[in-house]
Amino acid sequence: MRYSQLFGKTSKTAPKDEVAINAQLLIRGGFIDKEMSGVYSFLPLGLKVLAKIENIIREEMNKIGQEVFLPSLAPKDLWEKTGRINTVDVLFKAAPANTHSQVKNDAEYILNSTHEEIITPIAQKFNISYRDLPFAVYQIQTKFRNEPRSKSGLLRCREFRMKDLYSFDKSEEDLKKYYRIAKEAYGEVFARLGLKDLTYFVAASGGDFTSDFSHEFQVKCEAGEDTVYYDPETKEAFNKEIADKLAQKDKTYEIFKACEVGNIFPLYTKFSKAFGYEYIDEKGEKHPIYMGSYGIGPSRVMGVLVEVFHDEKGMVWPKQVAPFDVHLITLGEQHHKRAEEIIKQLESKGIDVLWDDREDVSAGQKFADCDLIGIPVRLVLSDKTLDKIEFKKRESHETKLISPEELDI
RNA sequence: CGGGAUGUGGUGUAACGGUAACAUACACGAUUCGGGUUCGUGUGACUCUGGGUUCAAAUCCCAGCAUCCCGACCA
Repeated sequence: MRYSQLFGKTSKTAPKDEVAINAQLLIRGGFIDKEMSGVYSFLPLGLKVLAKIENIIREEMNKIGQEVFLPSLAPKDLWEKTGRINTVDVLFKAAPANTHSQVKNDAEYILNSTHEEIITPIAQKFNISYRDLPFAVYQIQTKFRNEPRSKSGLLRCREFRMKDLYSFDKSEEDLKKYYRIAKEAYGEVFARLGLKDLTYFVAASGGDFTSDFSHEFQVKCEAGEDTVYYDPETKEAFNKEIADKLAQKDKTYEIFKACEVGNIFPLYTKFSKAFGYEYIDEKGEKHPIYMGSYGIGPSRVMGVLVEVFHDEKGMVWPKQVAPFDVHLITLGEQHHKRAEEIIKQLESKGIDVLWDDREDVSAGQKFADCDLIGIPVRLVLSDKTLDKIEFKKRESHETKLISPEELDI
C-alpha cells in the first residue's frame, strides 16, 4: 500500500476534546475518526487492526464454538419476554420514521446491547434434544449501549464491537465444564494479542444475571475504570466488590487500575426459563437448558493496546495486530524502483508493506509519521543506505544496514 | 443523572463590548532532501443554535444543544 494513496492522514495535533491517549494517538495516526460521544469511525489503518484482533478471537472461538451473525435490530417483544426491556437502562430503542408509507408507525425496535434474546429462541427452534447438547455459538458484532457517560476514547463507547459467545448445556455441571474451556480459550486470545503478562483473571459478582460468581479479564492499565485486587501469593484477583465482600484483613493485596477486556459468566436457566426452552432427555423427560455468556470487546481491546503499548512518539503495535508488517520509507524518487522490487520480494512472502512514497514530504516528517503509526519494522531506502537497506524496529533505537538478501521480517 | 468546564476556518490557538488574527493542514510556485526544511501566493469561519442587553456582541445575560472532566452508573 502506498501511503500517498491511503485514505486518512496523520496529524500533529489531536482534537482538544480528546484526552485519552488511545483516542489521541489513533486519531492523530488516521486510524479512527470521532462521530460523536462514544461513537467512532474506523479508517483503513484502524480497520486493519480491528480485523486482526477480531480474527485472532475468531480463530480461538472456532475451536470451542460455531460462528453466527445475528441482527442488530430486534423486535421488542423478545425483550419484553425476558423483562429486560425495562431493566436494561442503556438500551437504545428505535422507532421507524416511515410517515409517508403504509408501514405501521407505532412499531418499536431494540438495538441489541447483547443477544441472549435473539440466540435463545433460535436455539430453541432446532436444538431441543439431549442429542443436540452441548453446543456453543458466537458472533462478532456491533453492539449498542447508551452509556450514561461514554469516555476514554475506545474504552467506553455507546456503539462498539463485541464478540459474544453463548453456551448451552444439559446441566449445571456441564455448564461449569464449558466455563473452564471458555476461560482457557480466553487466556489464549489475550496471550496472542500480546497481553499475556498484563491480563488478570478476576473474580466478579454476577451483575444482573446471577448472584453467583462470574469472571472478568482485566488488563492492568492506568486508563482503566476498574480496580483489581491481586493477591501475589495465591495469584488470585478480585474486583472491588468481591474484595470488599471478602474483606480479609490479614491479606495484602496489590491494588491497581485495570480495563475489562472480556468477561465470562454463567446464565444458568435465566433465559431458557424466560423462553420456556427445555430439552428432552433419552427418557422423554424435559429439563431446563443451562446457558453461559462470554464476551470480548475487540474495539475496546484496540484502545487498551494503544494505552499499554505506546511511547512519547506514538503507538507501538504488537506485530500480530499491527496494520502492516513493514513501514518502508524512501527518501528521494531515485529509490522508488528499488522500493518496488523489495516490496515485491516481501509480498511474495506474505509480508504486508506500507510504503511512504510521498515525494514532497521531508525525511523528518516521514520518520515522525512512521513512529506515530507504530508498525513494528521500519525500512529506509536513501542515498545514505546505498545498495543496502536500513532496518529498525519500532520499539528499539538501533538501526542496522542489511542487504536485500538478509531481509527477513 | 448530580457537579465543573468549554464551544471561533479541517485541526490547534488569538482577539478590552468596537475591522475576526495566527499557526498548521490544503492548492499553486520556488527551495530543501536522514528527524515535522525555508520563502512567496492563494482557498478556507454568518465565531454551536435561539432569544435578550447595547449605538455596537466572538466577548455580557438567559435558554437549548454539543463535547470533555469528576462522581453516580456500567451484562
